[in-house]
Amino acid sequence: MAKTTFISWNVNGIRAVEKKAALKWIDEAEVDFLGLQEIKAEADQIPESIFERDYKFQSINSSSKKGQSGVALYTDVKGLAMCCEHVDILDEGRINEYHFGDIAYFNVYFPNGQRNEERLAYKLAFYDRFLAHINELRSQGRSIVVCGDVNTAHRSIDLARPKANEDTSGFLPVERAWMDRLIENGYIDTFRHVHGDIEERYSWWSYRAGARSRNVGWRIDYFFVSDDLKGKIVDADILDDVMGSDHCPVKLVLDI
Amino acid sequence: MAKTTFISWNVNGIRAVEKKAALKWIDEAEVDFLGLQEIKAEADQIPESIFERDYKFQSINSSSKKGQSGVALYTDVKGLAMCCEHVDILDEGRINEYHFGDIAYFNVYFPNGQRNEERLAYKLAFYDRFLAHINELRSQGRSIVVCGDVNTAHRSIDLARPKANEDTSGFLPVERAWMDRLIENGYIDTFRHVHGDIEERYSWWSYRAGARSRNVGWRIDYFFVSDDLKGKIVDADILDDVMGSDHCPVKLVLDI
DNA sequence: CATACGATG
DNA sequence: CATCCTATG
Repeated sequence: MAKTTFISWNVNGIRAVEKKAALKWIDEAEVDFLGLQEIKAEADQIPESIFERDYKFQSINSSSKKGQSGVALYTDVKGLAMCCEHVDILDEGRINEYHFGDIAYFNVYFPNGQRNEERLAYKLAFYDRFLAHINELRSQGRSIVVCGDVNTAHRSIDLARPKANEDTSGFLPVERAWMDRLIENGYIDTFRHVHGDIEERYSWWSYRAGARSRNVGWRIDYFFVSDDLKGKIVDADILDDVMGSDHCPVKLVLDI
Repeated sequence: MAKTTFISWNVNGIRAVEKKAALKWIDEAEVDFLGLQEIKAEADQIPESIFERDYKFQSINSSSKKGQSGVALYTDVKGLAMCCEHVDILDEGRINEYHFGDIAYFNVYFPNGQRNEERLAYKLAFYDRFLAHINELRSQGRSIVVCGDVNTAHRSIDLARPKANEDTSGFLPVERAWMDRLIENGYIDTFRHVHGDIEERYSWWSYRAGARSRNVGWRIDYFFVSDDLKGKIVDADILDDVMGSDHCPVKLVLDI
């Protein structure tokens, strides 16, 4: 396959993005794997041709709660779409798991923990279940690619206002500790791998108070790969010129 | 006072209408009494200056249910705003009652009966209570002016599709019978008084299927006056060129 | 079809 | 601030 391009984007409503014609750039981007989060729609609510091109395979995982979360995976690479119910135990439409070749590819919308303590606990338990799951697959010899909205900024350089958000879910020590653990378990934050400690690169901005124009943002959208894929990382980037959502897309190119 | 202009308009959300700048025409229209229905807002949710001019007196009656119904009255004529709780017993923000001179003026958003049988029964009971109330005032020697969204087309010429709507609340025999009774009780449908049996003049069109552009509408917004005011009717009209709501305004000019 | 709400982020 | 929900019309 050689160079393989992955895109991950939290669209905050696929129908809204479609109306804004904000998906057009994907048609020209030569994307091999497209993972969308927060589609906020059932499969039959997604407009017919949101893309000019037709992807041969698609996997839509909608939430049991209408109009909330939901993820969608589009690709031309034949593979096996798995359900991942033992991680997404509330059936909130948070995971596409797709196996192709030796790779298990995950498109994930991790829970937001800001609503209350219960949701924070759910997020942390989800984190744990997810890590156990990919570790299990890895122990079986699979390589892992994970993209999505992790809903946590890892380090101080991953958000514009670290001090002000030390008590905010999304930058809590306990959440950041899980990301440390993810990395200790052998998963690479591909953006940091390529760009080192570059600052002021974010993937989400609040709609409020013109945060995006002032670049008061957070880097909460990631591509992680298992370290056996380290030598295959060609590029990783944040596409912060793409508008249409409160998140921008992130990108990974692997030579596989 | 001489010529006195009354305007009645179901705005279907005063904030939406304000955003569309669809209230500007009122500033130039020299309106003495303005009655709005379905404002769908609390008093403090109504933008500061929806009109260029300031009315000296205003009376806002919002529903106990947020974002539903609600009526507003604007005038420079000093009078007495009454609450009319014994008619609007569910506190749905349906009536402005305003006494000035010998006149009791009512701005009313009559209930819609389409939701279910219970609401239809409520509408009919509201009709009865309202008629009893104005009859009582009349027996005390007051003249009556009633404007608003009656939510019923009186006769076949008052809607584009009478046959198709014989079983639809808004044109049911029992609803039409109440309007007959209103007239028998000595209240004049001022539009008919001025224009006779003119056809295809409506004040409401469904938003669906381009009904307004095809003039598939209903005349459900009225000005009634007690027959002692008959000789004072100067004009009555339907302002169907005013856009901004699914209803258009209706107008009455009295020489009082 | 359109305007409100409330939940969620 | 924005997207989606449901209720209401």
